[in-house]
Amino acid sequence: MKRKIRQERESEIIEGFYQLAKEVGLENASIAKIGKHLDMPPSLIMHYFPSKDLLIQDLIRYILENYQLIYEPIIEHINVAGVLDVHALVERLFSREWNLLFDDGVFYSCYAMIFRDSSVRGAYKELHLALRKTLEDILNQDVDQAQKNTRQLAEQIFVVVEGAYYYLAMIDDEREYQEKLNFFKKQVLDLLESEVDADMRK
Amino acid sequence: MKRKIRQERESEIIEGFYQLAKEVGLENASIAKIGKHLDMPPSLIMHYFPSKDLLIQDLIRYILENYQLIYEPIIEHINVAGVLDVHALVERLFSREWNLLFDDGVFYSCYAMIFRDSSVRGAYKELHLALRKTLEDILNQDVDQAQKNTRQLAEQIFVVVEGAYYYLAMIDDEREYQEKLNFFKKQVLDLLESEVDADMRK
DNA sequence: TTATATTGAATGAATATTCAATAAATATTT
DNA sequence: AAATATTTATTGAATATTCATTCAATATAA
Repeated sequence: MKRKIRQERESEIIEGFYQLAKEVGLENASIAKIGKHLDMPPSLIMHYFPSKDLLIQDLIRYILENYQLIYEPIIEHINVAGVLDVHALVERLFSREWNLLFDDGVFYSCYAMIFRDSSVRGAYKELHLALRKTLEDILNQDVDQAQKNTRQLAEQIFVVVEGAYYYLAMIDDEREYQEKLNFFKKQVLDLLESEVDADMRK
Repeated sequence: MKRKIRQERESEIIEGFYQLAKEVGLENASIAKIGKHLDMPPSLIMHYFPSKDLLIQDLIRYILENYQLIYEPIIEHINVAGVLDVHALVERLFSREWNLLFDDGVFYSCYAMIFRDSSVRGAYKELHLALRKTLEDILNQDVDQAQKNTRQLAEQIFVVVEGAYYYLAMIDDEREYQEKLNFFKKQVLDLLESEVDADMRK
């Protein structure tokens, strides 16, 4: 049972790191501060993560795992109802719960690392490919959508979703936020409800 | 002429800061390192920028100013030809020259600050509004586009552009990059070439 | 002569990391 | 099952380095 303590401590540290980074920013989340935050000597953190690089690597893994959870209710619904609820999908893609699953500030701080660290870049790319692939699979389970080029459709949708999140983060005013949000939702809905034309076909 | 020295030194420092941040990452660009990079004592940097916060603020201003330059050739062309070259616009929006105007790594590192610094958030929002507004103005100068709801169109286009840049940064392979790039260009082109329908009208 | 520019040395606080010592859990031998 | 040996977990103190910032002194320009 020696493995258990290690695993528990490791995820305790990663979660504490993430929570602290959320509060003070990734660049200000030092090992000493993580220790204080968790009431744990810094040397113990170093025991489990011999360098800060490893800590950051695992933080990124942790964030990207959380990111995936967005689909759960959609997949559940399609399994029960047998048909895709397009509106529910759009709602979920733009749900604020997604914002609860992970913090945008930490997420973009880590994202900024892709420009100088190829392993971070690889991890991020893998995540985004997986997000697209899962959406494609979901679309393929629906009679109407399956007629279209679902891979392309999934890509088009995600470009809008990602562009939207990027932009929405700048908006303070709640009314304006809702306005823009509805606008983006409609943009995705238009993609989903488009007819099957020549270059949409599989 | 005392003003001149100050101005010159200030922009020398900001540019040096930017260049260094490009190389080693924003979080690693310390005042001492900027000094070494510019062959200048750190105390001189502190003389012109009494705190690092001010330095970062000006760096952001500097980056955002560069960002605007993207439109120059488009505006020039429309002033000469009197009509908008849609394809040239799309090419420019996705031109790699944009990547030369500023560094994505530094840009996103600064962007990540919007989540904890409202003045950075404000500056970024202002930039993005300006980018949309300029595009709207450009569209309004064209006979065909002016019939549409150009504000909405500009927003739709930028969501795709921003989502695209976000995604493209993860791609290493040149072939794959070009493929995706063409895909994104087409997505924008479809928006620009769409007919004027009910909710597209002004 | 007065304001600004520039220098180099010094500050204390914070940084990641190391180390030796102890405590606790697990494995091995009686 | 008890006793011993051996890994692992945990602690606190210490390391050298880097950090932003301050200061007094000097040089240069207005």
